[in-house]
Amino acid sequence: MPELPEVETVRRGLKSFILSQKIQKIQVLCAKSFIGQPITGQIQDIRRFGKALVIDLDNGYSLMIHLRMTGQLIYDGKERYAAGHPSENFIDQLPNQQTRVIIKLTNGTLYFNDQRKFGFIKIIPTLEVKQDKFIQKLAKEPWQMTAAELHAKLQKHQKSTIKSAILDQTIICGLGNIYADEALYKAKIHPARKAGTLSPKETKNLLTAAKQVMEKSIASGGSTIRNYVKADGTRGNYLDAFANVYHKDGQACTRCGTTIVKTKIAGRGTHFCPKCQQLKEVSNA
DNA sequence: CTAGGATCCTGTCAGC
DNA sequence: TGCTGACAGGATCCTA
Repeated sequence: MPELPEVETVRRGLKSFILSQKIQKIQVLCAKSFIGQPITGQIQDIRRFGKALVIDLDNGYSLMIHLRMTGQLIYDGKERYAAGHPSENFIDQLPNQQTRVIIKLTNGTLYFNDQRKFGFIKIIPTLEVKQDKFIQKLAKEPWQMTAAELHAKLQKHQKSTIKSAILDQTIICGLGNIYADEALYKAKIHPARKAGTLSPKETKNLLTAAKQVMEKSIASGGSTIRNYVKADGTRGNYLDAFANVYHKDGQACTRCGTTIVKTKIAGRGTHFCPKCQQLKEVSNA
């Protein structure tokens, strides 16, 4: 579920609550959700690599966390901070049916919830974080990448759709299903276009759009389908307020009024405006 | 090498 | 109501 903006929101929030606290005990409720041996140690830093979080301890080890589709991290201390998969009912009571790992800290408790068990926490030596198989393969994030670089990469994917290409974290890092649809809409590119057919200008527009939609989301605390409670009690509402196509099928395009449609591309639900995002070049000079 | 589909797992919702 | 299939904000593995 969480894409780059949500994971960044989790990182910033957690950092403000748990930095320099000590992990006193890790309780694993679901073996599949935890790789390695539970450890203790003081939290030195919280970093993000694409959609993965890394919590560094003072003993040379780190916790690598990937929330995948339905993971949540909830800190319960003097205040409660919850971010990740947006399902309020999961965080009313802690622990609950979806709680997979419980991390006891000096001044509170960190819960790792994950309905579908796709996510995980993995213990690895801090020095080996960058050699991790997943992290090592990640492409640059949109802010570090030039349009020329992206264009060159897309040339290698002549048969793949652009939607599929930008979901590939080894091509460009950070986009997920929501921001892929939103970025393509903003750049006026049909999701089924072949990745290798984008012009340099279209590629540049897409890269800019990707940065913009994610920046906007980070600024508002990450998106949510329903809502979730943040540290200060406010609720994330990115989708309601800012999404133009995601989960907007049947509604009017805010640019042209055409009805937004939903199809399946790259095995994923895909939303777009059939008028703003045409498959063929518009042939009116 | 790329590309598409199945797969991991649990829960929810639309449609019979 | 009760069942059934489709689907879900991700990534990997398997196959061609």
